[in-house]
Amino acid sequence: MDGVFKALSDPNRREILNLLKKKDLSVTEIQRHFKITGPSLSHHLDILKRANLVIAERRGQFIFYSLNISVFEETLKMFIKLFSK
Amino acid sequence: MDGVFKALSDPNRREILNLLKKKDLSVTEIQRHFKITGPSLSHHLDILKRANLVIAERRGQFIFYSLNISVFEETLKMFIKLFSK
DNA sequence: CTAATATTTAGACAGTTATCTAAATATCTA
DNA sequence: TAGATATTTAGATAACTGTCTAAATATTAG
Repeated sequence: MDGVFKALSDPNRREILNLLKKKDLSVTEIQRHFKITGPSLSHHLDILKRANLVIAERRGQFIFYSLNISVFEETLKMFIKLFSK
Repeated sequence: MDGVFKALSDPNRREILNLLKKKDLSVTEIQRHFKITGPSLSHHLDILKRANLVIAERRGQFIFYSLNISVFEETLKMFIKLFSK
């Protein structure tokens, strides 16, 4: 679970998750919302992927990213547990 | 809110929060559970303090740390919002 | 097949973080 | 007050992170 908190500790990555709430997006589409380069974005997506917070899936020409809701639920439970006595 | 996720991204700090769930503890008492030096622990406590996740209060000879529940609630809300469409 | 577009990988670099030792500050006890 | 205990501050260092440019890989279109 370490990776999840690490992944959430960067504002760009939280914003990516926020964008993906509305709908799945390709890297290029995500990129429009940021001023960082492609490789930097790719790096952030990799961290989110490894934390299992997002899922990447190629659809023809593009790779679409989407939220991994099930991991969110687990993380939420973990988070609540972290504070409840 | 950036500081909260950063604070939570370290396993030692999460363990400190976990210890404080049971009861308030002095630095020396917290230290018993870790193999890091005093200054390192002090550094972690400072980060938790600045994220408002804990409160420090001197009681005579010792400084006791306790969970700041209200900030936990805010953070939990933020966390849920981060994922709910 | 070649060129164009989409995305990732490799390698470098500056800034941040976790850790340490040594020293400073604060409080208590004798 | 002097010495012991509790905690923090200062300064150093190695590892990690976010960013970049250049190059590699994958897919589509002509």
